[in-house]
Amino acid sequence: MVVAGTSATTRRRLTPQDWVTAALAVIAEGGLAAVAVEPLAQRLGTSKGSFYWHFENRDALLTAALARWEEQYTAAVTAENTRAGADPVQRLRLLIRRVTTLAETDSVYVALIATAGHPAVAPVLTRITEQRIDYTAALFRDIGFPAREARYRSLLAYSAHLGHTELARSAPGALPRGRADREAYLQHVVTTLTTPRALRGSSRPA
Amino acid sequence: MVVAGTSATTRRRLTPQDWVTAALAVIAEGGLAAVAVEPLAQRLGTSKGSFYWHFENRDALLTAALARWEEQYTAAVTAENTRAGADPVQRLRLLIRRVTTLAETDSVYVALIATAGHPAVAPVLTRITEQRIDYTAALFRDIGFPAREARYRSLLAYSAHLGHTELARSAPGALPRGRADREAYLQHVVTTLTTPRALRGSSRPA
DNA sequence: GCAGAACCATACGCCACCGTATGGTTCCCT
DNA sequence: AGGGAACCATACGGTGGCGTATGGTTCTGC
Repeated sequence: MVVAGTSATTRRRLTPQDWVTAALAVIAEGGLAAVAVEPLAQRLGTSKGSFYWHFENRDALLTAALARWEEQYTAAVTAENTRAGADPVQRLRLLIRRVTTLAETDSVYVALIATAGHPAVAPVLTRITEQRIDYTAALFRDIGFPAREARYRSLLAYSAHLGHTELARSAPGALPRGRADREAYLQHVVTTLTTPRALRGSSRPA
Repeated sequence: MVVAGTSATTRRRLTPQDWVTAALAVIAEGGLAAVAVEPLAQRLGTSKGSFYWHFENRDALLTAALARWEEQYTAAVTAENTRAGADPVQRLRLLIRRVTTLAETDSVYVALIATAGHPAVAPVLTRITEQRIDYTAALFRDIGFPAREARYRSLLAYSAHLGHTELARSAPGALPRGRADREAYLQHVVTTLTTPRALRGSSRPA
């Protein structure tokens, strides 16, 4: 053998991280329920014996996988956003765009909100949710909205985000299809969510 | 025995409808996966023998349950809405309110969007989704928005609705708590989603 | 008041998965 | 080189669910 170490495609021995990676992969494909020890072992070309050496049980793997995902996910989003200049309006818009495309990309996220009730998932999800809503609300305050409205707007924006994610999964046909149409819709969303209302008092259109 | 017939609390013989009702109940409680024949039988105080007399298999029950739910659900919403006067703005607002509270009520709906991928669920969900988006888009057109914007607004509104439903499940703590706060938030949502934008062209706030 | 249909109970075989036990390999250190 | 630790394979028992088989019970028409 020429190459030893941890990076060859056919590694002889597995680390817990390998199992976590595989777990996240199958979560993305088939949801939480798809994380089964024996199939995973097969997928990794090994056996349960390996698994139960590295992990206490299935739940431990789940927890580890969720922890790693949460870390990477939040890190990715916030990092991307905070280094995006100081203008809160720009940052908000960037956040919306980023998170929208991410929602259609990260199928782990989608799988998790599909299993929000699971004891291992719930805390992760509430953490992420509240943190993001808070973050967005702060952005709205920075823009100049009063605290209460900032929170409302944040809630609405986050709801729209979650729903969009769901739509992308359950009825993608309903979403704008072409590249240009998608872009126009996104623009519409950003504007609607971030623009102050026209006339206070009477909001009735013609 | 004094009372015979089909309405006593302890009925001797079961109908498929009884099974469907029970199925919907456990879907509401524990999701699709909770629909298991043996536990259901136990819950109904009977045995699998009964079940497999009335249904081909578990999937048949699922399909029947979903069909009944879809019927009742769409009927409830559209009926409630169409007999609500002719003013499209009023109807839209009423729809939003109605559907928002419904989302926190009907746990079957929530359970279903959590299992949107399931072959028995997907068609039901896409039907409901597209139908509602279309309906809402028509409402926006009636209000006076051009077709494209009407569709965008409808999409956004529906996304927000879906997301709100998810939020109510996975992080209810993030939603407005008190009765009054909830009401104010709802008002905010309705206004934001239905009010035409202030200035075309420049949508940049101060 | 009984025959046949409708309905239900029990027992069984099957499968997929979890977790354990136990004995092999392979590595690493000296 | 050889011994212990790290790692993996295989076999096993257990559980929970699906679907079938087969015989029992209740209802209904005549």
